[in-house]
Amino acid sequence: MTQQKTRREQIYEVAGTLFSERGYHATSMRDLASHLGMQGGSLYAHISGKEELLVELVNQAAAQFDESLMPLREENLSPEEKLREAMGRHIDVVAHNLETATVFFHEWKHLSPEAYKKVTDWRDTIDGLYRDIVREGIEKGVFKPDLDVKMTAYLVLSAVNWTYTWYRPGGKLGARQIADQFADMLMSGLRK
Amino acid sequence: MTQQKTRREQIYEVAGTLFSERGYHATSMRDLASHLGMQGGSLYAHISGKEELLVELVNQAAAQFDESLMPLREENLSPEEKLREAMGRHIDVVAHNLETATVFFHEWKHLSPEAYKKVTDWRDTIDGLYRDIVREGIEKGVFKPDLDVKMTAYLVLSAVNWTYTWYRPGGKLGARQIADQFADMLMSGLRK
DNA sequence: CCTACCGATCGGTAGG
DNA sequence: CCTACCGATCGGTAGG
Repeated sequence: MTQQKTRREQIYEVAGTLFSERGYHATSMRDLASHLGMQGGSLYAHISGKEELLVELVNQAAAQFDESLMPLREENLSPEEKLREAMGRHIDVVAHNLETATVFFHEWKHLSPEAYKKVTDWRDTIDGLYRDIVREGIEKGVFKPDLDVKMTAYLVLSAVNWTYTWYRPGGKLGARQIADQFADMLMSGLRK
Repeated sequence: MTQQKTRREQIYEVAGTLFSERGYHATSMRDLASHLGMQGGSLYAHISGKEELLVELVNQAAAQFDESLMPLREENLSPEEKLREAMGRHIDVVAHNLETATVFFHEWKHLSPEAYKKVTDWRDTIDGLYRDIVREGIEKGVFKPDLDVKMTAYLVLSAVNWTYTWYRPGGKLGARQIADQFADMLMSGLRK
């Protein structure tokens, strides 16, 4: 019962690989086609153009983050548990979608204005999610009262986002373990 | 006594702006030339080719980091002070060289193999610097004994490197203040 | 999905 | 530093 991939999906997949390795502009449609065993012009029987590929990959990544993180807003967890869980899911999405995540973080500047705006809006939403968790933690007295909400959210986001630059599958630690270690250090600090 | 900039330096400067905004491959030599008020072919009277620009910008950024961070190894500071100081200098370099730092973090994959290797070696050196500080802190009993040195260094590096994505000059906080806030949170944790 | 082709643009050079 | 040009390659299309 192996899922049958449409040719279109195969194209997206190879585009994800190449765009993440070389970047969007350094990948030609002929490169892409040859990796799929076809001629450059044949791609256009399946897709409308190069930008469609970038838009699709970026949307795929954003959708993975959204599906994983957004439901957290409604869940009944303590702020500390919620922050830990958000970090776990966030790194999990990066780890299991390394190529699209890399394209997402690296190539979104090359999108057309409309798609570009969607990404900046999305980023604001994720910022908001983390800031809300921090704010709630302060209000409930579990986080330090003098934390700067924005800076705290940046610190957490740095940790989870930067993983795409160094995480490689097959390492000793899985995504959740990395997130737990980061969360432990962030919660209680490095100092003895 | 305003420093007189050579034409060559002006070219690097504009290349830094354009490469950081649009990316290396999305910037044409004619784009670059027109921003300098000259014709595309005229650039080659001053530089040898497009890649030289990328190599130079990446080297400039690496040199700034090195000059600022490397002397720290010899300084007689407690591990905590040393970590805080490293973060301060690191973010300071990013903040005062935003364009070259962005090119450095974003475009180094497009370097030729030799220049590429220099960057990965450099990155290992910086990793080593932060890991040594963490290790020293554990050995001297000022950091928690059960810290994972590698993960701890990744966490710190995430915070200082990721700044290039969100820091913009003119904000309320200067580089040192950002670093201090990050260091405070990392040292003593978010939990009350 | 291929062949053959389009106009545009690329990095770079020659000669002045 | 400009004019004029080079071969190569780009994204994309027509017709089959």
